[in-house]
Amino acid sequence: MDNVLMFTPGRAQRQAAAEAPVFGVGNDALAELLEMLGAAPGAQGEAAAMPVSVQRVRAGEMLFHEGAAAEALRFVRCGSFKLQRTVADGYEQVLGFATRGDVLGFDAICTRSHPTGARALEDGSVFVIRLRDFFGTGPRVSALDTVVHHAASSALAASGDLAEVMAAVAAEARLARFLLQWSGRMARQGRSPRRFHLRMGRRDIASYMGLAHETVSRCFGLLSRWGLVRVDKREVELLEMPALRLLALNTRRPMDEAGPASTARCPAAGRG
Amino acid sequence: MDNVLMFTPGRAQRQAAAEAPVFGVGNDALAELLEMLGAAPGAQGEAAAMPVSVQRVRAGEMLFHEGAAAEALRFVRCGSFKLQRTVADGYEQVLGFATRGDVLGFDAICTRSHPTGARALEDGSVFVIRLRDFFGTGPRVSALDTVVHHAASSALAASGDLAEVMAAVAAEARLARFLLQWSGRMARQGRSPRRFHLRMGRRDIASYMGLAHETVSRCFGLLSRWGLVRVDKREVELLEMPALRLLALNTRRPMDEAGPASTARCPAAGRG
DNA sequence: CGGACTGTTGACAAACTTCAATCCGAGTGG
DNA sequence: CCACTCGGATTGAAGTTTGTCAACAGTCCG
Repeated sequence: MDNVLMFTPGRAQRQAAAEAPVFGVGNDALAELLEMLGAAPGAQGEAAAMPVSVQRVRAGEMLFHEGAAAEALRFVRCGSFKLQRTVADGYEQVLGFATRGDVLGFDAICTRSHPTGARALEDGSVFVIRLRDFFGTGPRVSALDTVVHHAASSALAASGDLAEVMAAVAAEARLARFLLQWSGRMARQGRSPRRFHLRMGRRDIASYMGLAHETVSRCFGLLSRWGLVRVDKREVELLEMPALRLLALNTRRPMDEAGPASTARCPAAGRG
Repeated sequence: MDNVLMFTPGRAQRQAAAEAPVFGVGNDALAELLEMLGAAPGAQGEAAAMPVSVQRVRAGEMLFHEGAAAEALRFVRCGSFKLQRTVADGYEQVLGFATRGDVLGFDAICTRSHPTGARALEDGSVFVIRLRDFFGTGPRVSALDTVVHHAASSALAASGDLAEVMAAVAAEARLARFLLQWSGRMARQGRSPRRFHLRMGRRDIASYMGLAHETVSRCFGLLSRWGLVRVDKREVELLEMPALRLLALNTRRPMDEAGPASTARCPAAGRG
């Protein structure tokens, strides 16, 4: 816990710290958190008394381990994380990825211990709210309640993305869906939806998609050969979004055509 | 909306209705909901003013459609539901199943429209809390807040189960995991974890597991032939829980042994 | 410079999907 | 009351995708 930075009064936004009433922690962090999560501006004016700290993590570090006692709710401030669950014999299943604004550890509330662990994919930092503060007897910060509900809802909705990826039969379709998902995430953060840097390795992608990492590699090559994407290691550029979307449609085929998805031809070529 | 039953004051628990202040709906339903979700008894004593109604559904009916505007939070009172998402070309992906105590539609909070739909697998009923009541300006029922957080957390944790099932390579392992999950769910409801009735068809199971429904059928036959389970249509009895657990471990093999999982022999036989 | 890790590509066998036929039960209508 | 149909479930056969094993290139780090 030596890498926990406490926001002390008079650190970044001096005027906000003046409102902090009793806790040893200023409310700069709370204000920043609320702003990040898109709370109505000014909503935290009401006796905003909730201790929020910021924790830094280095690439590769576990933010919290699977099975650890749940003691806090976290929100990604910067960096990215992978959510993983060990399937009881050592295999690490990647359940999803978290970037700025995502809540971490919410699923631990019901069990009081973390069903899934979180590992930093790069250097980053998170906001931390202790559960006993959040659920304590003190006055509730209703703006915070709202954004936490919102964030939890997003997390639940995002879990559907995993199913969406795994539901596809064809490996190329899975990859296309994954890329489109990541693209959408980038867009939501105001970054380019066409060019981005994947923060995770092929193994993580493979685990997330339910495939062997060699298959992921092959599919990247395939999509690249079809001219749909340009790939260099973790650097990705989406060249043909419509075709990618078409490819992503390939489900457990109740479709008319969709052909045998040959090795040489792009299935999405003959349609648009 | 003609199948919405309102709890009118003086229906079941007359004394609770006396506390209902202004709303046209009594608080019998709220009390029942809080009890179902395991709120600390007596916690609703504090000005419990939250309109809760009960909605009945018939087997096969959609409780809410995918894409519909989010207007309420629901909690399964009795019956069971499947959560599904249409993958954009008509294929219905099953994301999970909900039974008594589970929250429905929580993922719609962030989008204001339902990313996933819910269909009743049998006749049942749900508690309904309108979003404008829950998030409104009225005084918050903190006991309700607590259990809603808890339920949402459970839903998020449950979404990991889907990944757990799909993560397995071998189809038998997937089925074993699914059965163990359902068994655990039954146990949590105080029902027998060894004998139960599956409320969903093979197609739904197959969709949930990411397999063809024929494969599911074959796997049931396989597990049955191995003596691990006894199956008759949707009636299931788990005969060898330890062996099932062993079989469920079969992951994307970083294991030592685990053999080629032959068609004739039970992989879990030579170990216990 | 050696070592470890990531990413790519090839070959083969196994498992799964797909198509197809069949059986069974429930619900319907003559 | 029985024949009929419809859908769910089971089982078989064939083809294809993908997992696994293996080798190799590139990069980072000690």
